[in-house]
Amino acid sequence: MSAVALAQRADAQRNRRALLEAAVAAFADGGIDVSAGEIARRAGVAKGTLFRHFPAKRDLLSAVLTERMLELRALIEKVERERPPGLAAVAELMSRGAEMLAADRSFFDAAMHEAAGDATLTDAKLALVSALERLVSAAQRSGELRGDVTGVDVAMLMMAATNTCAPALAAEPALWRRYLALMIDGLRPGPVVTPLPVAALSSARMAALAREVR
Amino acid sequence: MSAVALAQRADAQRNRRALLEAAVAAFADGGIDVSAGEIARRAGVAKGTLFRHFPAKRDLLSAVLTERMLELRALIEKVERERPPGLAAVAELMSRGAEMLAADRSFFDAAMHEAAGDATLTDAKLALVSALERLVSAAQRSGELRGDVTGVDVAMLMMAATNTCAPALAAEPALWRRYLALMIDGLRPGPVVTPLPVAALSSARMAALAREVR
DNA sequence: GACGAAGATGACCCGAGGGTCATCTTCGTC
DNA sequence: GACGAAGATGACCCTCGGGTCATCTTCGTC
Repeated sequence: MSAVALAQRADAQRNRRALLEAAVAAFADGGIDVSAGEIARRAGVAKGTLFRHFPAKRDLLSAVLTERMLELRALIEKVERERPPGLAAVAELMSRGAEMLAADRSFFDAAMHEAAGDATLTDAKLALVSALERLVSAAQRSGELRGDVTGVDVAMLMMAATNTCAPALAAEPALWRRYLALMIDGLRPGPVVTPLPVAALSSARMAALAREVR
Repeated sequence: MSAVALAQRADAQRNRRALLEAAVAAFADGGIDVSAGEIARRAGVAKGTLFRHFPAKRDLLSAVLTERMLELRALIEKVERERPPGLAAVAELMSRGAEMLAADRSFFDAAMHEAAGDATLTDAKLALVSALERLVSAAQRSGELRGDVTGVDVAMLMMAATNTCAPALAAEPALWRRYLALMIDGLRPGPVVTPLPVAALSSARMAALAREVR
């Protein structure tokens, strides 16, 4: 490799990959608050190496979260292809998506994570929400889903079910399924108790939602 | 005051009250993570004084949270007295309760807060849930509330709505109302999309749910 | 195989936050 | 008003976690 100057040395590539893998596992286990030292330890490198590859901890987090967003988006598209549009398709997506959220303690934080300056993550979020929006619209045209909900709503409900149950995860790992089922029943069309007050967040607002990362 | 030895000096009583008031405000604004120094500063006393009155930060938190639990319980009982049993009563309770949760960033953490060793807080939680359970049963007997939900479920849904919207609180302070309305619609009786999987937490399990406090 | 540059290392810095304690202050009493 | 005890104070300790950097190691090349 001589032309254009080689991009990265072999050991650097190896370490970068190890760091990303370790970060995926560490964030899944410990949420957004795992220490940089812990991630480096898991990857088998020194802390300085971590900060050489990712100038700040949140850069590493963004990289991991972007992966997850793409994964979830792929899931939506799979459901779109394999299921006829309708409430069942939305319910399946919610169930599978919530499963991903429950399996990764940092994933909930993803939606709220500081995205300013990280265009890749924001783009991944927007693409995800727009895929969701398609799924939701199709279900609404089928008449099986109430007309006043949006894709952002569906995302919020998935997060609501898993996050609220997070403290009980150890004791009752599948508890979120109970609340997700309850919420899905709220999505049926028909007479409602009260019309929805307050508009849903736009996808752009949703993507811009920020949360402090230490 | 001579008999039985006086309980506390006047200045100590004053400081204790100031600390509790400051803690209420600080926890409401900043959630469970406000520093002990910040609370002391707000109360106009030194850090050492705080730790004289409350050996650890979580003791102060427990004291504040116990207050809040009693407040919410009083609210339930008020609704029970003033409204006929039914879905509307449950919905009103949920709305007013969620309002309390949204106004106090530490309140959500309350349900999850380490209660081991703090019998007062646990008792307050249990009393609250049992009042909720009564309200729910009455609504179910009226036929307006699906039969497979419990008081703990209602509490979880209030938390789900407010907590998930917490990151958007600044931008859209009433967003939780949208999701609460959606969830309340899930409580209507009638054909469900899927029967509820997984049993609800018992009130004892709920009361025992723990969360690390630094 | 020797050289230079890219990369790795870990001791170190810094700030934050919970908690402690020797010392000083204030309250209540006689 | 003086005395003792309860209380207040804030400097201090310790740990933890993000981030830095001088120094050493390894890779790729000629």
